[in-house]
Amino acid sequence: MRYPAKETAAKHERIVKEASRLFRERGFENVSVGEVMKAAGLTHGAFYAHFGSKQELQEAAVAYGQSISAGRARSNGAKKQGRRAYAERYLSQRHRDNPGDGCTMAALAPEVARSTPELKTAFERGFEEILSAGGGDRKEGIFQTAALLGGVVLARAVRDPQLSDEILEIVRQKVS
Amino acid sequence: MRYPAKETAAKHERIVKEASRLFRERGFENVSVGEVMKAAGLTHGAFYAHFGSKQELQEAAVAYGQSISAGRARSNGAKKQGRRAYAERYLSQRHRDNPGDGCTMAALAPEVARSTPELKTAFERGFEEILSAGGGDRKEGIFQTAALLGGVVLARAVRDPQLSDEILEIVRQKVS
DNA sequence: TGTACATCAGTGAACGCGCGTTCACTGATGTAC
DNA sequence: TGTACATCAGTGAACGCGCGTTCACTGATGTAC
Repeated sequence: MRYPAKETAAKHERIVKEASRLFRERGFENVSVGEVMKAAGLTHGAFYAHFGSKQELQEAAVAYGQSISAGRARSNGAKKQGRRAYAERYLSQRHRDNPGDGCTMAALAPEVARSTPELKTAFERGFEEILSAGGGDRKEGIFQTAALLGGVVLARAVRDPQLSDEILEIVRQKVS
Repeated sequence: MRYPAKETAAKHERIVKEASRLFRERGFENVSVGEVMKAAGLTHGAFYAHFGSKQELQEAAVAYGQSISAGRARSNGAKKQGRRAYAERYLSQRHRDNPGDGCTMAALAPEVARSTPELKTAFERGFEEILSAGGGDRKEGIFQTAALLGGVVLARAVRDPQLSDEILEIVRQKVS
C-alpha cells in the first residue's frame, strides 16, 4: 500500500535515530539492518525504500549522532562555567554507561577511521560543528575533545569499576 | 603429521602476532580466523589446535599488543625527556597511519568496551602495566594516556589530512 | 465532485555469501620396550 | 640401539547460520480527468 508522505518522512527519521543508538551501543558490524528496522517498527525489506545500502545508513547515523552532540555543545555555550559543566557531564558515569545516548565520536571513531571517506566526512563535519558550537579557542576545543574522548573510551574498556571511576575522576580534574 | 614442539610454539606466537596486527588494522569483526591463519602461514582448520575460539584469540592478541606497548613505555622510562619523546612518537603521522604497528588501546578500545569481561581484563592489565612502565605520577600517566589516545583516534577518523595533522599538532603542544 | 488508475512504501520469502566451527584423515615426531 | 606404536598439529572439505540484499506482490494514497 502507499503511505502518507508525512509518515514516511517520520519513519525515515526513526530509522536513522534507532540506527544511531544501536550503532553507538554495539558498533556498526554488530547491528544488522533487520534489527534497526525492527527497532523502527518496520520489516527489513522496507529498508531499501529509504537507503541504498547499510553503508549509507551508517553515514546518516553518524551525521545524526554528531548533530545531536553539536546541539549539546551549543546549549553549553562558550562560557567557562558551561564548559566545565559540559566536561563533567561528558565524564560522568551516566555517559560512560550509556553509549547509546552518548557521544558518537567516543563510541565509533576507530570504526569510522577504518571505513570509507564518506563516513569520515560525516564524522569530520560533525566534529567541526561541535568545535564551533562550543565556542572559545579552537585549539583548546580540540585538545579538550581529545582528552574527554580518551577518558570515556578508556573508562569503558577496563573491567574494574573502581579503576574506571578513577579514570573519569582524574581526567575531570586535569582537564579545565 | 606430528610437528616438533618448538615449531609449534613458534607458530602459536606467530598466530597471536599476526592476529594482533590485523585486529588493530581492521578491527575484530573484519578479520576472519582464516585470514589470521593464512597470515601465519597455516590453514584455518589448524586454528582450533591452538585456541578454543576466536574470542580466545582476541584475548591473546590484546594481551600481546598491550605488552608491546608496555615495552615501549618502559624503554622511554620516567625521565621528562623520555616522556616528551614518547608523546611525540605517539602523536606522529607514522603512528596515525600505521595502526597495525601501533597502540592497541587506540585501535580497539571501543570494541573491547562492548566485549566480554575477559577481554576487558586483558586490556586493563596491559593498561596498568603501561602506567607503571612509564613511571612518574600515576594521575599524570592516566591523563596523558587519555589525551594521547583521544588525539590519535580523532586524527584517524577525520577525512581532511590537514585537519588530521592539526589535531596531532595541537595535542602535542598542549600535552606535556 | 466523483471516478479510474498509477505510484511506491512496506511485506515477507528467497538469494548468495562468508563466517566460525567441526571433523575424518594424515604422517613425522617422540616414547616405550 | 633398534623397532613398534601412540600422539597430535595440520589439512581441507563440510556444516549451519546470519548477514546484506533482491524481488514479486500488496493496497491505501495522491493525481488526472
